[in-house]
Amino acid sequence: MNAESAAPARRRLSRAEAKARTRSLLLDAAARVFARKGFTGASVEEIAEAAGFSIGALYSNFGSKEALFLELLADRHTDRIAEAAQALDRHPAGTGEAAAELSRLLIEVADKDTDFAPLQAEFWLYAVRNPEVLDTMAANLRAPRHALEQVISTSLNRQDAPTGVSTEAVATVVAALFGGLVRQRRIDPASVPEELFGHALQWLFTGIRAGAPAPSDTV
Amino acid sequence: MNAESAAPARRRLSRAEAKARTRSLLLDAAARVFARKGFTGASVEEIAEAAGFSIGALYSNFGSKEALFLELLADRHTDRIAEAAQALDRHPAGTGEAAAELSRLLIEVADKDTDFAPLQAEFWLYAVRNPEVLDTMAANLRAPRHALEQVISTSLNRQDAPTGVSTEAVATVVAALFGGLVRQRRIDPASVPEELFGHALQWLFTGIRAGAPAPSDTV
DNA sequence: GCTTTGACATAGCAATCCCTATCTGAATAA
DNA sequence: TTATTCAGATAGGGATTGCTATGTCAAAGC
Repeated sequence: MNAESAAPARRRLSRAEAKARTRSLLLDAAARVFARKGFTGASVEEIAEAAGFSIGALYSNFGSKEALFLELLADRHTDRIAEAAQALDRHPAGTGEAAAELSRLLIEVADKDTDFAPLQAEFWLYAVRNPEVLDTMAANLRAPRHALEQVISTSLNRQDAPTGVSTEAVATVVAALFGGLVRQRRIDPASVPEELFGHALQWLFTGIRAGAPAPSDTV
Repeated sequence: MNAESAAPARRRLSRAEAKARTRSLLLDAAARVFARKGFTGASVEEIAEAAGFSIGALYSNFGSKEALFLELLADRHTDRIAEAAQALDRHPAGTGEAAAELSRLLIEVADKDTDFAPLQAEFWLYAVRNPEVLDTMAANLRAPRHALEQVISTSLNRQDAPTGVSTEAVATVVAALFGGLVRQRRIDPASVPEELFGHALQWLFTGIRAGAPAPSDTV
């Protein structure tokens, strides 16, 4: 029967390779279970079982439930979101096309990758409740955030940029809008149609290009 | 000593009044504890103790821990957000002033009412994980959402509204942006300065007024 | 006045939690 | 081959959980 490997001729793994593999499998399982049950709601037994290992195996790879969660936080914030950012500068950042691409990305994140938003919410809640990890979280977010800022910067320069608009401010607004719309679509998909994010971005950038009026003018 | 009441001559409460009072105290305590520990992380003992009652008192007022949480969800979504919406139409909804007012509101929600954002995140996670309450949640959000739409509608009409912009779409964008910025400010306050939300709103509305270009034009 | 009702306190049960001490068997080194 | 190491399995301890059965005492009805 040879039931052990569907992949063609998986070779015998070395000791270190095997350990790395189980670590990775445990992290993936933890991401799913944490997303579905939350940090305190998830049990280490469920995570270990979902990965196909025992509880002891989990504790032989991670010092505690919290350490497992924190490593997950660091990993996902570095590569997972960075991948979204790189999918962003694949496209030439002209407003028209980039907007459509970003709309597509939002729908895919919201509808296909159903674990993403709950997991991120769980991370945010953990950081708010444990301020000592706030710095770590901010540091992990810096790289993808920088990528987003660069995309926005080139997009602002391509259009005739009005001076005095901070790239970081626009990046913050775009990121906040993205996350907010993803969450809203999970509650009521009809209220966040496919093109909405793209439209909002076009409103935003044409408004910026037009030069926003000074904030306080009349009472 | 008369140590029992600081308020001037608090009269003896009737049976129903006393029960209503403990219910209210339990709900307030539950809001604080759920915000700090999460749904599964909070224990009924801690909630009861924070309210100054016993576990039995809690179960004599609420059928279960979940029922207590769901009542909290319904209550907060009806009156708490509605109060924010009414603070919104206190002001004449001219872009300039309304923007500043909304900026102030955001900062106050993010910095002063520190329990609000975590509690809302907890509600969102619960709804995503328990789809049977999605309808209830959506129903509770309908009223404040309608108020927001009306403010936006009058604001759009006051400026010469370009036809074809959906009021609901703008309301969704504004709400998502608000929530996203509140969350971001909790992680890194410096990245969300006081005026940011107001500026974003002005960008958005001037962009809408200018008439956003049709989404897909060039490849 | 007495009786009834019910809001709340107390104590405890059964289940589950995170984590650890101990053991097994296979991969490495000699 | 024999000895050593270490990833992972097994079993269980100690603590905590949500919830309930029972008791108590003041308010409401007669």
